[in-house]
Amino acid sequence: MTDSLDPVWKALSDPTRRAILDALRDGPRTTTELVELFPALSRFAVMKHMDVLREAGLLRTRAEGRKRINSLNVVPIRQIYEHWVSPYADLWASKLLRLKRDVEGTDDAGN
Amino acid sequence: MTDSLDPVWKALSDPTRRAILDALRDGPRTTTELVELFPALSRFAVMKHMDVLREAGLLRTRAEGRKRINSLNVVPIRQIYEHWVSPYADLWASKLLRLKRDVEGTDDAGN
DNA sequence: TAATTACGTTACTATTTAGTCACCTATTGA
DNA sequence: TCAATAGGTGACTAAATAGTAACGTAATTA
Repeated sequence: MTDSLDPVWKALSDPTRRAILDALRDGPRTTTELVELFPALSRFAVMKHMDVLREAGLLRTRAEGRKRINSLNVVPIRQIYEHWVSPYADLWASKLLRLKRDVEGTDDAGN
Repeated sequence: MTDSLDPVWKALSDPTRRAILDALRDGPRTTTELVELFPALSRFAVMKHMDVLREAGLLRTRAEGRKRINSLNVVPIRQIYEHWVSPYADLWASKLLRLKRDVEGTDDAGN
């Protein structure tokens, strides 16, 4: 089990960082725009969160003069899906199937 | 954006806990069996991780005499998928579509 | 040109988390 | 019955993390 996704998992574990990513779903934003989404936090705190996202590969930042335009990179989330959610979703589906069988009493001998 | 999934995200942020869940994909295991998967950790450390998973709803434990049988609950993972991965996967698909358009120069005026 | 705006970095603090230890209860098997 | 087994909890420590403050650079605007 490869764990190069660990930084992604860690990045997604924080609600502020998830909110940042959610905001970026609608399109790129400047750093200031993201900072303003969290009036309860200082800009340094928000930027620190952005650093974590950037290091996890979830955020891309390009300079436009003195502005920084930040955009979402969905590839790591796709990887999370492929390596984690999809196998478990399969399990969920097969669990459902087994539950259906149990209810209907089709597979009573094997259990 | 509901964030009752925060404990789930936090639980999944740790590689040991992900490994525990991965082990449980093959079927329920006793606490000792899970502890033995991590010889570098004490049993208290492993059990503490299991506590986090249990509180996040990812792990179910039932008593069987002095044994504890632990099994995986895939529902929170399904919820992660529904609330987080699926919307982003949609975005990923539409990003691909837009990229394809850009490459083929079909939508040059709108950009 | 100088002031304002946009953002970066380092050092520090407080809180949270991961891990260990000491002590314990409950169940099973000899 | 008693020893061994299976597991639990609270207290403690060290490391990681979330947040703030101080100081700074670079670009834009008046």
